[in-house]
Amino acid sequence: MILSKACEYGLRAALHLAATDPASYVPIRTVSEALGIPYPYLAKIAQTLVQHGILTSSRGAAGGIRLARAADVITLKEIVLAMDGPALFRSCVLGLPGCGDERSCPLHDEWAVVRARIETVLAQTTLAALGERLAAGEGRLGTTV
Amino acid sequence: MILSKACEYGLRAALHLAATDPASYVPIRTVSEALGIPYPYLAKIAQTLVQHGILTSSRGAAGGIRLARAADVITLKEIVLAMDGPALFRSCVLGLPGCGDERSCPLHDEWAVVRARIETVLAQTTLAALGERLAAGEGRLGTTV
DNA sequence: ATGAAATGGGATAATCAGGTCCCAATTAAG
DNA sequence: CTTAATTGGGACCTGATTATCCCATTTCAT
Repeated sequence: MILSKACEYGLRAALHLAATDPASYVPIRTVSEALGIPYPYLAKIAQTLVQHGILTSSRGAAGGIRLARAADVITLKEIVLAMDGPALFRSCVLGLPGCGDERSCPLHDEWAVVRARIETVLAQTTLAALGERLAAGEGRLGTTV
Repeated sequence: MILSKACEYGLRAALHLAATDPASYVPIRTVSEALGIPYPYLAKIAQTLVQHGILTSSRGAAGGIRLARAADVITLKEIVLAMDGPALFRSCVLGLPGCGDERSCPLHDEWAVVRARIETVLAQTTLAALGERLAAGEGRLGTTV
């Protein structure tokens, strides 16, 4: 699996917010039910994304989470970095520690191209771009919806 | 992490065989010590690769493992499929089950390009190609060697 | 004020990949 | 024939990820 489950959930939740209600606070429970994500786990993930400045939260009645910035300045890469860290963009495909420093693994150059491609796609795709697509009925985030 | 630890170990072991001694049986213990891979774990991985027709083994004294075919007809993709299965080449980046069947996830098209790139690199790279590189002193498979 | 609705955050449980152990089966060499 | 060296394969242990639970804190509505 390329991304951890927590990261997948975080991306889907952020995309849901961008596509449906970017301006107001939405309870985590609402998001979890819309996307079929376990509520307590999503609450934990939301905490992480708030700490990384991707979401903003409000406690209490009428509280919830929303995007911390406009959807067109939040990239998928930011969310991946927040949830999974930079390993996906840095680490050796054969798992050699220190690959790239002196002598690299024999697949280093070929894989650098793949990694760059992954990074580019995630860095160039904003929540706004995918949110529009979702709002237009193209694509889905839940298993049914 | 793109590949499981077991898959990384399997690739490194196969590359080591291709680069050093493709014709004769090499004890798993020798390979594990050369690459710094835990012996019992590599033994189990070797079992899997034998069952998938990538390695051949011989029991008893003077036994060990070797490539089941010429190094130029074994691709990295084969080894990844044997160890991790086809998920890397098929599954949705957002973890949606059934993505691609009817309505896909909003990132589907962009990610299809990434997946194809990964598959192409692994399918076009043979053990022979990387083995030559290693034999020429370019690249390494162990943390020191 | 009071109560209901929500997140914050630490502790805990369940699941799975990663790694170890043991011994039977097999083979080469002396 | 016996012994040492090796893989085969199942059972087991361990640690990280995934998921849950509990309760304190905050906030809005009445």
